[in-house]
Order: sequence, then C-alpha cells, then structure tokens
Amino acid sequence: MELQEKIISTIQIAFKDLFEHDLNTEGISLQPTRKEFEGTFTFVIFPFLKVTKLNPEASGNKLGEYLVANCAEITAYNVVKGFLNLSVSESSWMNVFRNIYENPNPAQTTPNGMKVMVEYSSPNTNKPLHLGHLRNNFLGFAVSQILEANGYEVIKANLVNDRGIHICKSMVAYKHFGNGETPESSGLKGDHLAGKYYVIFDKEYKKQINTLKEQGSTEDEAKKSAPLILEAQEMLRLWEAGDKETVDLWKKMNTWVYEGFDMTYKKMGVSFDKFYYESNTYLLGKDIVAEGLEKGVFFKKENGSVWVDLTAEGLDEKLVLRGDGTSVYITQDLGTADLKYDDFKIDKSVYVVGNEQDYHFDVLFKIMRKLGRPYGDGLHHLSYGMVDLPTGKMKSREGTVVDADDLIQEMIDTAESHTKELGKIDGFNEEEAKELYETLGLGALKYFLLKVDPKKRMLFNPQESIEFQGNTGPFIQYSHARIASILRKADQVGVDYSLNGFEELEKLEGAERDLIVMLNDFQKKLKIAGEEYSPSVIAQYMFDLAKEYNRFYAELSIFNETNAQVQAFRIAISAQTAKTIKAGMKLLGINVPDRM
RNA sequence: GGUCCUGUAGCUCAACUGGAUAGAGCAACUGCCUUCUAAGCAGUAGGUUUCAGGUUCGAGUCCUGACAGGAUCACCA
Repeated sequence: MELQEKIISTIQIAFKDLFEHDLNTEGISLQPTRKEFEGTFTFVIFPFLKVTKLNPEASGNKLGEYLVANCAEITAYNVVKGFLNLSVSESSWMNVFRNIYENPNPAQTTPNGMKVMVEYSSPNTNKPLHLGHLRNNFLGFAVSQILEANGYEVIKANLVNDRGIHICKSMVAYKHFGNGETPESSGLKGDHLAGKYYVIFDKEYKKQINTLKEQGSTEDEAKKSAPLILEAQEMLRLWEAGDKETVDLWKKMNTWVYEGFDMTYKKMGVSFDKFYYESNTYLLGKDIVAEGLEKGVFFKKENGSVWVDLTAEGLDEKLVLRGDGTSVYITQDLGTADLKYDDFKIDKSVYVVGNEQDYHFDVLFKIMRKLGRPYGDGLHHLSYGMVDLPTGKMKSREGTVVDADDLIQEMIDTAESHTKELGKIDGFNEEEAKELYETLGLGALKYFLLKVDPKKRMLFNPQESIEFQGNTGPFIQYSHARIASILRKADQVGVDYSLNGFEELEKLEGAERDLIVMLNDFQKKLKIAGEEYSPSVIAQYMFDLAKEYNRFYAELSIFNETNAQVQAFRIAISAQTAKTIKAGMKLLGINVPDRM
C-alpha cells in the first residue's frame, strides 16, 4: 500500500513539474502490469493527453524518465502505446515484505467505532435447513467476520420465524398423526421431526382437496374448505389468543426444532450474538404506522387501511397496515428495525436475505429513510441468488430439496474416502482423522458456496461440485498444510527465519517477487470485500494466492538452498503465506489443517 | 403486461468498477515424483463476451432496443 501511495504522489508531483498541472491523487490509479510486459505497475496515459499536450508515447517517456530519476523505488520503465509500465526495485519489494512480515495477524485492523448488525439464517421452524440456507448462513457468517476485520463491532442476529400458519400446519398434522412421537422415540433430529409432519400435512391436505373435488367442489373452494386447513387456521387463532393447550404444543415442537438447529449450526460453524423471535415481534410496528400518519409519510384509505406512496421513488403504493388494523409482513419489519436500533444503537444494519425479497427491502428501507431514522442510510440488503440443482429449482413438494444435514455429512464422507484413496492418513489417530475429514468436507462446501458473487444465482451439481482439485477449498487447505510441513522442518533444523535471518538480502527471484506482490494485496482485498459485502472477493484471492505459492514451491527449493539468508527468506515468505491463508480462510469460516 | 436481476470457453466461475492480445478451474491431450506433501507444477487445445445499434482515444463493463432465463408486482410470509 505504502509503495503504491508513494509512486502515486510522485506522479502527482511529476505532472506539476513537467506539465504545470495539478492532479489530485484520487485521479491517479495504478494497475498491475499484464504478465506479458515488463514491470509491476502500469499507469495509463490516455486520460491525461489533454494535459500533457503530447502524443501517448512521448508523454509516457517523459513521465517515465522523471519517475526513474525522482522515485528511488522505480528502476526502469517502458511505454507500450499509451501504457507506462513501471519496474520496482527488488530492494523495495524486500522492504514491502519486511513491513508486512512484522504484522502478526494480516486480518487485524483498528476499530472504526461503528456498530453493524448482520441478520442472517432466519429460518422457519416448521422444517429443517436445506442447501439454500447453507448459502445464507455461510454468507452471513463470512460477511460478519469480514466486517469485523474492517474495524466494525459486529452483532450477528438471527430472526427466527417461529409463528404463523406454516407452524400450525405441522402442529395440526402432529396432533392427528403423531401418536406422541418424540425425537427420542423416533431417533429423528427435532427439526426433521417437525418437517416430517409438515410434509404429512401437505399430503393429507391434498387428499382432502381431491375428495372435495370429486364431490363437485372447484379447486379454489376445495383448498379453502378442506377440514385440515380450517383446523390450521383455527389453531393460529387459538395461538394468538394464548390458548394453553395450543401454546404448549407449539412450545414443545419448537423446542425440538431449536435443538435440531443448534446441532446444524454447530456443525456449520456459525454462531449468533442475538436471537429475535417473530412470536415476540409480530405485533411491533403499529406505533410506527401511527407515527408515519402523523408525519404525513403514510396515508389512510377510506376502508381504514394505511399506505405509503413511493411512486416518486419509482415504486408503487404499498400497504403497511390492513383495514381491520392487523399487521402485514412489512409492519413488523418496520418495528423490528427500530427494535434492533433500540437494542444496540447500530450505525448499519445488514439483512442477508434471498433476492426474491429485493422489492420488499427496497420498500422497507425507503420508508425508514422517509421517517428520518438515524440508521436509515446504513440499511443494506445483502441479496443473494438462488442455488439451483441440475434438475432445476429445488421444490420441497417434489422432494428435490437437498437437506443441509445430509449434504454436510455427504461432503465429510467424500473427504474421508478421498483422503484414504490418496493414502494420506498415516500418522493420524482416529480423532485427528475425523477432525480432518470435517475440516476438508466443510471447507469444500463453504468455499464452493462462497466463491461465487453473492448476487448471482448458482448451480450446485452434487456430483461435480464435490471436487478437491483446482479452484476448491481443499486445494487452498492443501497449500497451507504444505507450508506447515516446511515450517515444522525449519524449526526442527533450527533455521532463524525472523527478520534478522535475512537482513542483508536485496535480491529476489521472480516467483518470490510475485508472491510478495500478492501478499501485499491482502489488505486491499479485505477492504473491498467489506465495502461490497462480498466474501467471494476473499475466496478468489485465496485461490490466487495459493496458486502463486504453489508455483513458488515448484520452482524454488528451500532446504537445498545453500545461501542461508535466501533460505531463511524463503521460509519467511512461506510463513507469511500460511498466515495470510489462515487469516483469510478464517474470514470465510473455513479452518485450515497443518497436515493433510 | 410493469419493475428488478442475470446472460462470458463444452461445464462451473473470474476480469481490480472504462484500459493492452478477455483469464482460472473442471473435462480432453502432453510432459514432471531418487529432491521440502503430485489434493501439486509446466504446457497444448478451447471465445464474434446472446444479438443489433450508440457514446470515445479505448466497451465484457456505460446508454438504447431486441432475445433468453429468473425473481417480483396480494389487505400472503
């Protein structure tokens, strides 16, 4: 970073000296030189031709000469068309490396004094987690880590959707067909047990619809008058009225589900600082509706329903309270937004929710800003695309849903068989081996889901996606294990690879320099990932770094190197790579093994 | 139908926010284990960036319009 800043400021001075023109540093950007040209940084001349009043070649030469003469770090330049390629001296790169090497944790930054809440996961309690939830959870957790590394104080929140008609469906089915089954008696995880009855409800409900249709009802009539759906609606009314028997059943089943979720969260390696439950928040927001009416942000229609007019912002009129005074979905979201602020005085609030709710959050945020909330500008919807299967969209009714627990287990099993196939399990005891399989299986899964730009929908092919070669989590983990092995040997042999081990070294191999350039980029990538709420930036960087390291590893020998300073330096650069991989993968929620 | 998102190698994804001859991985093919872990490295092949216009020194990236896929537009959540 410092190196680039210095070059940029010299360019700024050069424009003043050579062309009598004031440039501010933001207008100057350096980009990496393409591999086929000499140099590491490239300055594009084209935008400045009006200032230089010379053709691109002449401008580049004049500027290049100036920089070589006035910037100690720059040793050479060449001009290709309008591109000025700058070569940085080897000793400058050594200085860059010494600077970053002194920092024990590359992902550590100073607090920025701001608080951000990241809401993610937010499951329904009527069925277990599936593949789509995995993307949500991994994204939410990773973004939280990334924001923390960018200096924020982060509160990870989970808003559990634990009430409503869908829960009542599971309850009704359980009442009729459950026969007192429990997680203990059935051996089923609690969330899977609840999910089982949700499916049963749907099946039995459909039977009733068919029967009614045979008796002459239309599809719509049948759907509305089937006894099971009426019962579920009645149960919702009873629940809202606080009926003891209903509430007890609700509590019992939800407890099972939470126990199941806890196990899955633990396995996934995600965690939360604060749980919100919709059963507590679903009545919130009515005071905000009143406030909005008073402020003239909302308006009332003849039947008493309350609306917001967002046509000036390019949206529609949107209902915020029903005519009978009851809430709609967005009413409680208004209330919950305030609740979060009241609880934590947050500066920013991130919602990790699928892109099918883009419109909803657009509306919600615009309303909060119209109401002048202090956190209004800090609201952000981290919208992510669906995960598709090769067969198309996942549909619970068609049984094409990929269950989260099953998939995780499958990944771990695959990691196990693959490791055994490669015969890489010597020297591991049973417990270590088990831990390794989990690390690799989950690493593969998390990396696969995080490496893609969140907003894009992605394809999950169960067969092909579970790879361990190429652009995968295990490839990066493998690179770390290789380095760990080198460091063990270095310690064993007694090499001093601290800074003084290579004090006088000034020369560099190409592979060494390329690696330093990569390592130096980490801070920049971390910042971009934070600004864009995008773990894929880190994931992509991790892969590039690992790849660069493996090239270095293949090209240069460490323990056959006779020059002690060079050897110490190569170990140091390896150690720094390992540190960076470990820190970066941790941001993604992925562990890295020391042996594999 | 209105609005929003997406469209890049056979497949899965990149492209530093407008820069050079669009890059990786998988799959295919060719080399490299007597040397620090071959879950690796080097190489070959693979492209009219869906299409048609426009903006400018320069467009995968920006604007317009088609086409294709998806989402959304409930007094549902």
